[in-house]
Amino acid sequence: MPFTYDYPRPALAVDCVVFGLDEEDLKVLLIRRGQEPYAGRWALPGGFVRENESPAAAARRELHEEAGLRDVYLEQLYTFGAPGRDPRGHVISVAHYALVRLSDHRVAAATDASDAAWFGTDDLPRLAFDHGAIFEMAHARLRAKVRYQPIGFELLPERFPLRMLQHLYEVVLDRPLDKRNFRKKVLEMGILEELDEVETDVSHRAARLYRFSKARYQTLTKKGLNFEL
Amino acid sequence: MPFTYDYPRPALAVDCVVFGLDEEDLKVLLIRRGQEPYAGRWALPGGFVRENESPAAAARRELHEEAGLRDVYLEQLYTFGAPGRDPRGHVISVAHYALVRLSDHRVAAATDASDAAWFGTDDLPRLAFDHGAIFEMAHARLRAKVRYQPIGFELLPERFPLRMLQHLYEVVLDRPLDKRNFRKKVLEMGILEELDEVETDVSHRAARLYRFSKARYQTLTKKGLNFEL
DNA sequence: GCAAAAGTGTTTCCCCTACACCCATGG
DNA sequence: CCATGGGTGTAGGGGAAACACTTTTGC
Repeated sequence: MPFTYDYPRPALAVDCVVFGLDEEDLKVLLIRRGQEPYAGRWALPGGFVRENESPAAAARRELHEEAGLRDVYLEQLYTFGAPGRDPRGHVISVAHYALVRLSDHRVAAATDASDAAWFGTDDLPRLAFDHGAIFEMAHARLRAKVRYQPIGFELLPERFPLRMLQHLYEVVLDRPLDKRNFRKKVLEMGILEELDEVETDVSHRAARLYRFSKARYQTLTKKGLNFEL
Repeated sequence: MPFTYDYPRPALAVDCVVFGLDEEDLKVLLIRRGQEPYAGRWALPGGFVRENESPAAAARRELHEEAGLRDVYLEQLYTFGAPGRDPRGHVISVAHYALVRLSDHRVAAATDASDAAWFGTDDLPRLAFDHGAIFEMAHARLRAKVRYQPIGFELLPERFPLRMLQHLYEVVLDRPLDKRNFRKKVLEMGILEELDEVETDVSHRAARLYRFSKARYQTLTKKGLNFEL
């Protein structure tokens, strides 16, 4: 069937806010632009959507091409389409956010090579386009969503001590949490698998390791559990 | 500055899930399609985004053109872009949802004329394209958001009795609420203005009318109130 | 006065909060 | 044996849930 609508149309792009967590704080992946507009300025990874490509597929492709990232947690955030947001013309961007495990070696290696770097979320440079606003919305979304969906685990290594999980929540929510209450709540929820392993290379008592069990989470969700932290 | 990117691009559209509330239940506005594809099938109001037009502006324009609606509460929902969703070619749609006051006369009048109608959310016909999935997401979003943002008032007349507000929440959340607890919670929140008026034309004790005070809500929000019902 | 819905008082119980304490391990 | 963080017990308060009751109005 021929396409009956053939007027001039805005261009379509995707942009990604990629979050990672290290020992200190929450990080975001930025790319330094090589070309105009905004040459030399830091920006979110992204690019144009091809025909017959879904926005999510375009986002994954760009993350792979620009940052060497694969198989990350990816979720659509919001579509930014104000006419003036790109000086080249009307470009509508479907923004996404991604969560990656910074503990994976691949992440560091891939980004060392190209002109990409991780920045603390409290210490971002001025960004190109409206990417500052996109980041703010992604940050707010992460803060909100981490409380009622178990997406935080995407930022942690597969096996982790409870202290690391608490640290994640303290960094993302930006407030201290009571150790006792945090542990009780998380454990009683029943979504963690207690492993027969402990940390290594610590100069004090080693903590037990846990693993997020997606299976248990789904089972409990069907039974009416509502995750909340 | 010339536009450097000139490859074939997907088309961009908007679709709107318009909610209204009457005495019985929650309603959605649908339009019967006149043309192929899906001629004769019910669909969400929507259309293509023009160049130099934001998606929100396109949504408002379409609501005005297709349903005579103006000045409604409108919020972006999600962008649907799977390659196969439109048989004419690759069309990416930025879905929105809108809340209108069905009690306004204008709404009924405008939709009587054209080929549009209100359907109960439990009683929808099969929809064109992927509009069924879009509706489901909008419905879920409304159910979730109404609990932590005061958007429900957009569905009510400006002045309303508390019973009507409770009815709104019961219909949207699809479960009964305790009258005493609901009233206490809402009133203690301090976001309602108590009017010196009561219902008319009822054959029993007339209820006092209230009005949502956006000013009070914003003041209290700054002071740390978190709306929750 | 009776039906129908508006509007109010109060108890119970659970969960969140806060805080203090003991335990295991490396140096 | 001491520093460091892992891991646990519990008292108290605030608010949600449940339920019964009184008040007002039209017919």
